[in-house]
Amino acid sequence: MPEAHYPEIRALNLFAEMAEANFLALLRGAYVQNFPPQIELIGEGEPSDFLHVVLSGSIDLFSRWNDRETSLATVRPVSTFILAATIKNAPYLMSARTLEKSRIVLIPSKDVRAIFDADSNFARAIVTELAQCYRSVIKAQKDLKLRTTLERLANYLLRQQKHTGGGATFELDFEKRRLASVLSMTPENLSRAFKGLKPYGVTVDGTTIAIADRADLEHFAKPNPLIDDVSS
Amino acid sequence: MPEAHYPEIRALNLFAEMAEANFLALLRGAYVQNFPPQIELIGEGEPSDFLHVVLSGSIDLFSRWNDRETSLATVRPVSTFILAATIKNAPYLMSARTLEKSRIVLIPSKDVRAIFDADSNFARAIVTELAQCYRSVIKAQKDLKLRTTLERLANYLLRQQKHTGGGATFELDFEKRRLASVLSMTPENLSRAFKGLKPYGVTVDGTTIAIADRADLEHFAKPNPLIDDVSS
DNA sequence: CAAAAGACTTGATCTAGATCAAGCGGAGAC
DNA sequence: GTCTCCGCTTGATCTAGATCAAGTCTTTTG
Repeated sequence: MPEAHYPEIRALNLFAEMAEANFLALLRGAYVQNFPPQIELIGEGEPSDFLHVVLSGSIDLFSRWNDRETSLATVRPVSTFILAATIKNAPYLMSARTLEKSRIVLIPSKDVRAIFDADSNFARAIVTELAQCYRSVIKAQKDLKLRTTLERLANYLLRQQKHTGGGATFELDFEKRRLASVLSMTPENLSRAFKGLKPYGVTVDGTTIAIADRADLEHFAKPNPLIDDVSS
Repeated sequence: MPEAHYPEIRALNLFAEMAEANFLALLRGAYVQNFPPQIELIGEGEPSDFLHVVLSGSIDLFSRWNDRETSLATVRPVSTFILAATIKNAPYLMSARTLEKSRIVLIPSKDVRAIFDADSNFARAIVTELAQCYRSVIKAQKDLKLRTTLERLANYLLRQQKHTGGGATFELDFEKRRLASVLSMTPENLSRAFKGLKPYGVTVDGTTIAIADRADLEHFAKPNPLIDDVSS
């Protein structure tokens, strides 16, 4: 793979502290690939041959069962996905597809496991990353089990506002139909939910959201760091 | 703590491969405590000072938000809980309470982190354990987002039957009200759901379940290893 | 440019599951 | 033994959210 990509991969927490020699060894077997939108990269149940790193574009992690389908997460640059399957050498639990044109690094799983054994800084980074992933899913689980759809949307908007810098107006970084799936609701209901938040100062114009008074919306949404804080 | 407990702790995957000296060092700062039923051991948001190991009894991991409450998991002997918080040195995301009289080992989190750095076998075991936990939650998430309550109950019964040895009749290992919360439904609905499974050969007598024809129930439940297999 | 496809909205209806309100029945207290 | 408590069941409603069915608007395509 072109060395031009090395710095941005190296900058990831997962790879930042490992020995240079090991980093190079890891990337020696890796390669970069470009994918058009809507391509299914991996299917759940398949063996986990590669650790994936998204350099650009975005990836939808989803799952199917009995003709139903749900989005579980979206991966944005620059980060990795399906680390747990790689480590356990177990089949993928989720399928992955590109949402837009995306550039992905594929690192052979067996190399990841080999370097893990050899480099304790890398091992520590993997542990931290996995713990982080675990906690994220627990938060998602709480969000889902404890909140109504309207509350989930309200809290999502508050998180997104913070994420984009805190301005009164900001952009959704999802297609609305996908946001609906992530929030575990139908597109129709999402549309109605936006209207339902109007009394709390939320206005929508296409993919632009405006929050008139954050405190007002927070009073309804009751955000909680143990569910809504992205880090920690 | 009494050395009598050492072997059963040592037998856990998490501790099985580490050097003896490190194992002893880890337990030197640990202590065992007995708790009566319905005691809240830890509250979400508190700092994670100890890694917990359940020796006997059972523990409910749950969460509260805005006057609502939900069970997220049940921990049974012998296993650990809240490993991720310990590793990240971050606040607990879930509260924990004893369901019955329980004996718990408390290992100071800072010792776990110290030995993690010193013992690569221990580090590897922690990674495997975390990856396992992560995958379990993902499965729970899929169960919740892709299935109806009736389907969740049916699959739970199939798992439980397998877990207890596969006999046509077996015992629930939950109080029904708690099973309801774990399956994300109300006790009333659980009662109705059991009746709804009668056409598929499920009969209930108190806490004893009988499955007349496993194949019949499976035809309805459509169990999937990527959701229902406990290991892998 | 027109046509067609696809995303979003809106309204009408339907349904899974929650809530409310009694009863039932077994286990422990007296 | 009877009483009382508590977990469970059952029935009657209610409601959040899904589904179905148009319609509008935007974007892509020829």
